[in-house]
Amino acid sequence: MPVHNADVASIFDEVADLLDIEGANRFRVRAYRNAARTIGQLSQPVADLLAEGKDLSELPDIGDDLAGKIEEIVETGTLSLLDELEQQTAPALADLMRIPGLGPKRVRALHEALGLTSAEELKRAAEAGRVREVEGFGEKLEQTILDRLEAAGAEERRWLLATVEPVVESLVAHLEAHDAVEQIDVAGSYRRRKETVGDLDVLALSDDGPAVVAHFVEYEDVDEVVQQGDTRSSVVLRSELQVDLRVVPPASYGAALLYFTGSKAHNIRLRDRAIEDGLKLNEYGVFRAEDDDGERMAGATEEEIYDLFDLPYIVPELREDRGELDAAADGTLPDLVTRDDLRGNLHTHTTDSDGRASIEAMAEAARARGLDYLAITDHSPNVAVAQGLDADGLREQIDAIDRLNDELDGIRLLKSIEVDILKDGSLDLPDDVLERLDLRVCAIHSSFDLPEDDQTERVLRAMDNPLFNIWAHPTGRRLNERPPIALDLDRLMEAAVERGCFLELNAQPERLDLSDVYCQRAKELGLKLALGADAHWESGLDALPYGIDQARRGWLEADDVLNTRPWSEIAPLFDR
DNA sequence: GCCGTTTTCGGCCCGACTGTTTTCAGTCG
Repeated sequence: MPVHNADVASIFDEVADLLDIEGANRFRVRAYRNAARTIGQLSQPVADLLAEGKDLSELPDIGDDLAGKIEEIVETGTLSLLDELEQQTAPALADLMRIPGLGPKRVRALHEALGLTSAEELKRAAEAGRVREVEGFGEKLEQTILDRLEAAGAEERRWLLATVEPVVESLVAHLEAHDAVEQIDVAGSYRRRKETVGDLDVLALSDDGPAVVAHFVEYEDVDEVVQQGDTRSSVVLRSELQVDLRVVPPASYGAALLYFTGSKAHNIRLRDRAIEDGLKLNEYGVFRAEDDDGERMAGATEEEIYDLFDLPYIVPELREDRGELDAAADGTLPDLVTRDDLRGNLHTHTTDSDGRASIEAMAEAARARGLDYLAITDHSPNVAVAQGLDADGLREQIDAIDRLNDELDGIRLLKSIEVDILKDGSLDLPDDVLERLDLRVCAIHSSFDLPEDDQTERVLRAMDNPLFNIWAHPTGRRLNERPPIALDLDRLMEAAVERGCFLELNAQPERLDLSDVYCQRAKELGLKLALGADAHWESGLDALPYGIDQARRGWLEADDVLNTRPWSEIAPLFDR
């Protein structure tokens, strides 16, 4: 039973929760949370690191003690400390902390006063009016808890970046219409271009906080005003998306933008740096640590704050505490890929399978978007719902593309296919027709639930075929809908490098497959990625910027993405 | 429990808002 990084992270998180409720030293609690985060976003499996004899205490936030605990988890699948904690404290109490408004102190108070151990019991107690009797609680808090318990049924929701884009557009327009507003920025994970966002963090540049807040809560789409102060407010829109607003004056706008863009981990590292220099960084600026009302040393822009710490500007996409501050200090920040670097698209469907536009229409759409080449990659027969092309159908399409290339100006069509990797690792079309193509994109669309070892073997066998070029949407995940399939992705990425294969970064907003962390891992391994729009109609090509966002979050430079190069340069790479 | 140009102890990010309280604790981001 392989132990994944997520398993280790989840055990540490639960330890942190239970220690927190027990009232343990809060820095000890934080140590477990930090460790969970470090392990959770590590690109390489911690089990592999151990197998290679690496010293885990060299990882950030991991010391000798936690290194030993990780080893215990990898070897046994469990942690004895967690078992002990679960015997001392009801494990379900950790779940109660997920309810907004309830932290460790209140959960513990409820447990001690009323003997509660579950959300269900809490609901009954609140309905019976017993929660208000507990010291530190009152009627309002009791009602809030009931409301939140109600809402918790809908569980925490994360929104696709592409879903919130139109919301952002109209909300920003509403806010900018107010005279007191000089500038609006949407910060948070939206600005970091994370694949999903939990809420929107909006920053308004203005000297009149109350007026802007009042204007904000009047936005027509607001369903509920959660809080409203002089400089801050939170609302829930009718779509259930929460929006937090902060109003900030010019002198501290950059500090606030930095602060509310996050990530939290990046900010904490930056504050640590400030403390080392005898300074204090908060959302108002950088100050000398010793004087409380001292002069602001920086704060109007993000640039001047980084500059004060002798750092170059760090773009929001990199602010995840995955080494960007060290890279900035060393002058080794990546020169990130941009949309303008893209020369072609390597994943396109047409009406020949499940696309909604003809080859000609897709070619025109690609040319209109500044691309020089476009790989036509319709499905193979195994994807029956898509009416995939069989060998004869593909031969016809090959001939049609040859004819079109003679006619078309300013765009080159590439003969390709999105061929299925069948359950036994073979490809879904005969070699003699696949050989006639410029390149082959291979993907899994069936048997998602194989055990990890079998699934890994399946892809390895497919890669052994020299006609295998690009592995499309490798994990098959669909955000909010379908989890990634069980795979040893690390091993498969190494295998791809050895065999001269490539992986796709699928740009569809609900896929974004590979994840940012695996993009970064690919770069470390020297594995080049193909950015694919997976377009099924003309505007499907507009998914490319989301793929670029993800690539940038994965530290990729233009050289790391195959289709930033002209076709003549990459064509030989597909001839293994 | 981690960490170190303040290195083996004594620190550990910080301010706004809410609800409960008469001056603050808890939670959140």
